[in-house]
Amino acid sequence: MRDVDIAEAARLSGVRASTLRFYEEKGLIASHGRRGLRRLFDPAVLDRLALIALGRAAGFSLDEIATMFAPDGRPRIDRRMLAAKAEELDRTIRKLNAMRDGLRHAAACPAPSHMECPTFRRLLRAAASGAIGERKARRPPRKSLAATGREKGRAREP
Amino acid sequence: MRDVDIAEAARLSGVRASTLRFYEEKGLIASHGRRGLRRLFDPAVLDRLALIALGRAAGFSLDEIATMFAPDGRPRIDRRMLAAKAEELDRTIRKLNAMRDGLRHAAACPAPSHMECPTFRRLLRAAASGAIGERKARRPPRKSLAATGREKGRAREP
DNA sequence: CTGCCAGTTCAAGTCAACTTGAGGTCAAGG
DNA sequence: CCTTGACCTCAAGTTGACTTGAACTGGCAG
Repeated sequence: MRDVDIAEAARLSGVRASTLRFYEEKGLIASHGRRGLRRLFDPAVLDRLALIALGRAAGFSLDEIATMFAPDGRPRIDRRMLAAKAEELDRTIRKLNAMRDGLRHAAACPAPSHMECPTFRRLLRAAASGAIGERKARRPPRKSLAATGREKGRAREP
Repeated sequence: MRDVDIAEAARLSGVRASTLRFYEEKGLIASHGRRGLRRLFDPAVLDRLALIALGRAAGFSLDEIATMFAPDGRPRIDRRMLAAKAEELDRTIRKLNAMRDGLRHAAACPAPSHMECPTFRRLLRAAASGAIGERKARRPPRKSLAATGREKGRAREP
């Protein structure tokens, strides 16, 4: 199989066609040529998309991910950057662990009001002092599964 | 101390005055009255801000947090909601753990290119298949420490 | 009495990562 | 040859949580 079109790339990668165009515009991927108007991608774009997905999942921004590719297109990933991100993740994980335990306790706590539960109040103080850093769960994607191939006809979610 | 003004509330809570106004507009906090134009807050607003900070840190949206207050202003937190959030955090934590370990390995891996490292490729596949859900580390706040009290004169970051 | 300046309002801007809309093109099938 | 519909471009919209700008106000020090 040589040269996949955008619908196929979308189907195979699970990334929407509009996102592929967006990524191309951002320089994260490149189309190899055109057939008429239509982009043609090298199948290697799928590896690249996987790497992008991995980077996103690890918490890298698209701009950061862009730096992970050498000019020749092959990944050139700074190991120190990976280690730093691992450290960052570790810190995040520790905070989330504390938060989860606190929530769990608060959920099970028999105190009539949460305000009377020492554990909850301790959490509260930690949050107020900023000891439990910010974080935000990404809003879920529209559809993570492979697209249907049709782009216009997709049922629009309200 | 009865009735803090916005600058004081900001100083004591570490939340910016503009954010306090925003929270008030959203109905998350309420000012108790005015002196001239200036809002006056009941000191209890500080507890409320702590609870909001906690909720944010746990990953609740402001809208969700808004539901955690009874009409009388006292927190009325659904324990099942806390348990559910704890579960969610737990899932997130597991994914982040896997990601951290993978990154750690990739950072230390002796393979000449990451693409030749089986662990890295396994991670890649997991990410491509969506097994490692989305997440996004919130961009860091401007200043987590207590504000200076001046709002206009603050050095603007470029 | 006057001016200062921290406070006020309201609209608009920011950021990231996409998505959507309108209007256009073209390769292939009938 | 003509239609069809998937793809194209480019601009603008979306989301959440705020921040910023411009124009204004009023309590208090001098």
